[in-house]
Amino acid sequence: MIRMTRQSDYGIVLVSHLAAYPERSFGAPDLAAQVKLPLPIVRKILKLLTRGGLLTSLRGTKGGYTLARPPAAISVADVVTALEGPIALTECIDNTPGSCTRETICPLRPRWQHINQVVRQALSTISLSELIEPLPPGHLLPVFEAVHATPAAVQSSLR
Amino acid sequence: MIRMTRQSDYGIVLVSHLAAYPERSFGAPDLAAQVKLPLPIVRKILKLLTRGGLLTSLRGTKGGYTLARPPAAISVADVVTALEGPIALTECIDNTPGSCTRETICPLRPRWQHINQVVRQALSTISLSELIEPLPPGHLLPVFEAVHATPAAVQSSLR
DNA sequence: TGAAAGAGGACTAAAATGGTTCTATATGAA
DNA sequence: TTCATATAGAACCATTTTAGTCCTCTTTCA
Repeated sequence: MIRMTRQSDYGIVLVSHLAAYPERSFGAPDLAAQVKLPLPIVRKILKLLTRGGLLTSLRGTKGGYTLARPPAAISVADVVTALEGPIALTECIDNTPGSCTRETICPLRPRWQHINQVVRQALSTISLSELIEPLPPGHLLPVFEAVHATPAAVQSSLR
Repeated sequence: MIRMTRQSDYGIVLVSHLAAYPERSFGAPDLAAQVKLPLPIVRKILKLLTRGGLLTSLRGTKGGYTLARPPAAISVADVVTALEGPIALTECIDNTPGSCTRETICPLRPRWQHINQVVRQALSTISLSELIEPLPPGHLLPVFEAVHATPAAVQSSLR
């Protein structure tokens, strides 16, 4: 399946929670309790997000994590990238020679780059602030409404 | 990682090859040889694609596979869906109760639907005919050029 | 009627993921 | 200054998923 890992899933949940109270600091135990996820995993994910530059951490008693940037400046793509590395649907993206045995003959190789680009673009469209803002009537996000209301327009803009 | 399986990867390679000669029929052994992929896997994938309605098959000697629809009417999303089921980045998409233990409390649940929708939309934008047409100068697909040349426009159209 | 091709499904080995645990380091407070 | 608590980092194992193989059955044409 085209699935993001549970780590990313949890990561987005965590970061969204932080985004709801920007500037404020949360300890891993607090966060785990509030989001109702197992502490060890929450710890692991917070560390990764910090390493990725999305969170700022403070050690020691009274330590904790804070968003490194305002919610509007963090996208779903950022979170996923921090937790899983570059977003790529296929292996033949990272230009590491040898990662694909067919690289010399594969006529589709250049195309994959674009497919990945499209997905990456789609995910970087969605910011944290978008994720936490109250649901508009009908439970539809703006981005969703656009995609559904004017598929032709979207498609043509993507072509 | 957000990765599609190798099956989808191979599947797209195979279907692209078929798209290059629509109407024509190919046997699994031929295809495997031409695309330089192991026969058993090619067989498996072709079966799945047939079951998914993307290919038409003919049994017996002189049997083989043909595209069920013109290349322009088949998208990358179609292929992936045929091989891996519905495109969903997270589990909480299929409304199967119990698939997510947090479903009753998760405030992000409705949002995920939209994230998935965006990705699905992105992949259904790309048709087989787009994949096989000769590369435009600069090795950039139209869709790619749009995303890069006018990111603001694309973004606003998605908002 | 036999050879060749697809349909279908069971099965195995390898890799990725999820999750845990342990040690080291930093910080604030008694 | 020392203790309790928090993050940093890395090793580690069990489970699941994926990749790939193999076998049997049915269909079709020569």
